[in-house]
Amino acid sequence: MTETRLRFPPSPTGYLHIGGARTALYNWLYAKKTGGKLILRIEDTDTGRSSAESIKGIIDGLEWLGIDYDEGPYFQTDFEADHIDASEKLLATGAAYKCFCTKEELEAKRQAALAAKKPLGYDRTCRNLSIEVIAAKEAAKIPAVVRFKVPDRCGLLGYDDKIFGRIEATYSEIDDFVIVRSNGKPLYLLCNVVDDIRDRITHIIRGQDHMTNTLKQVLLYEALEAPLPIFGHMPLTLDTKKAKISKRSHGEIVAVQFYRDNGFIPWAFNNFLALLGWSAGNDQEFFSKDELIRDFSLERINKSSAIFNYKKDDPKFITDPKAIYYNEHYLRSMAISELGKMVRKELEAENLWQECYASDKERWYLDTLTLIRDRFHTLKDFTSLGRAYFADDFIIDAKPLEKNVLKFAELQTWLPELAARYEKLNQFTLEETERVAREFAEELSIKPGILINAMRTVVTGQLAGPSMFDIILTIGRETVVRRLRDIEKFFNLV
RNA sequence: GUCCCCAUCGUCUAGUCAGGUCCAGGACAUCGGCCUUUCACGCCGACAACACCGGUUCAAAUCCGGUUGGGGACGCCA
Repeated sequence: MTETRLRFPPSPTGYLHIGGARTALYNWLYAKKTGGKLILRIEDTDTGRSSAESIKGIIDGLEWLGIDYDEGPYFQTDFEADHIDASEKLLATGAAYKCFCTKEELEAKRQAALAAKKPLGYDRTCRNLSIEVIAAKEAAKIPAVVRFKVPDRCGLLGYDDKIFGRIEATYSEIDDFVIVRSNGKPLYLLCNVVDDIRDRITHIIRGQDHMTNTLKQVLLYEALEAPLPIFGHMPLTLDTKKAKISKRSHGEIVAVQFYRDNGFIPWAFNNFLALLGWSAGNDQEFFSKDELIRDFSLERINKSSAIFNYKKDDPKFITDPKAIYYNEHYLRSMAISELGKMVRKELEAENLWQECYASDKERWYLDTLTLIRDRFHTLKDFTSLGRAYFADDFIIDAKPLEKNVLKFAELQTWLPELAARYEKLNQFTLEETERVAREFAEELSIKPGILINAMRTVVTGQLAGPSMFDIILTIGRETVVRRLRDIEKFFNLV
């Protein structure tokens, strides 16, 4: 059995978006599963729209996701000679012909067909020009494109789609499509096939939007006398209005970069993407990398399109709730040392990282993450909601400030008094700190919650969090005492 | 307009190929409850779907036909 070879061929005309990422992921999974290779090929033949920035965005996005490739990146424009050779071969064998129709003529016919509600295809004007006419037009330097001559055959043209099953069409339905521009530059349909043949691609897993291209490309493989690879078309990812998602109409939210910049864990995002349109056939939702590679199959890709369920301007969910759910799951369950590395990057970016967190305070660092990660949703939360564990410049939210602090003016004396008692404590332990707080509340004839919640707010800035006494111990006596004594400033703030 | 594809809770899906075990299971979201010093943690529960019509069959989410709905393609883009 020959090695399986798959490719991911993005056109660098925008950032890597989730649809592209999912396509890359499925190709990667299948390559890994079959012990094959994944090739990255940048299809940059649209020189007007391709950009270096976009190439970088795509490569960075794949790297962040952890989708690695065995060959490439190759650049399609580097193989222009191959594409031209192929077109000349097709011209020579009569599988293609020159077409002298101008863009304007074509556009006029297209508009007319559209208006008359007639089929939109090319009318084959130049398909059977005589040798003399062609020679005359060439002599007159009339620019020409090269069109593929779709064979006049009865019967059906088709291929076996790994996901959709047998796909067929009649030959007459296929347009004589253009393979070389009038400026001599070859076009996608041809380049893509020539490159796949040269790269010995065995499986082409791509979006459903390519289905009609595939029919045309099957013809190209035949004319180029190359073996047909296995095709599989993935249903598209749609938005909540069931429109194809695109960077252009949906913006940042569909760019992979958005998830990197918003504290998502790469594998969690892959796991989410993998399950968007695929399932193992059971209820399993979380897959390790090895499990997903082992269990993934093309046949189990859902035939209907999946909806990326994000709501614009939702105050609670910045993206599809399920994507966040996967992230939370990994945030809470992954090895703490792994999480430690990810959070380190976040802390470094905010200038909150201290070298001792990796040496003598490593135990403290990891224990602190263990304590606070349960309530967090993204890596960003460690430097925002969890900032008080690492620095004094945390923000006090308005809601807890109002509810837990400002409501009780007496706290201005209570908390400093509590601080004094904590300072004198022989044993600064869970039991002792709690005992002291509760006894003090009793003396004051108030509910312990008043003291505890005020402490939480003053010490962490938050309305909610782990058990208060765990927090006290984690943050440490000195800092806790200092923050308790500083309560006055919150009242002065208002 | 022409061609292709698809159709189970709001969303992701299991079940469809090999019809009965499915008055349809899981997850997210939502709502309610419990726990608690707090909570967007955890636990428990509720709500909620086989698009429609016909056919085949003792029996249909499952097979067949049609309708409707949705998506995609129809470029000298990729």
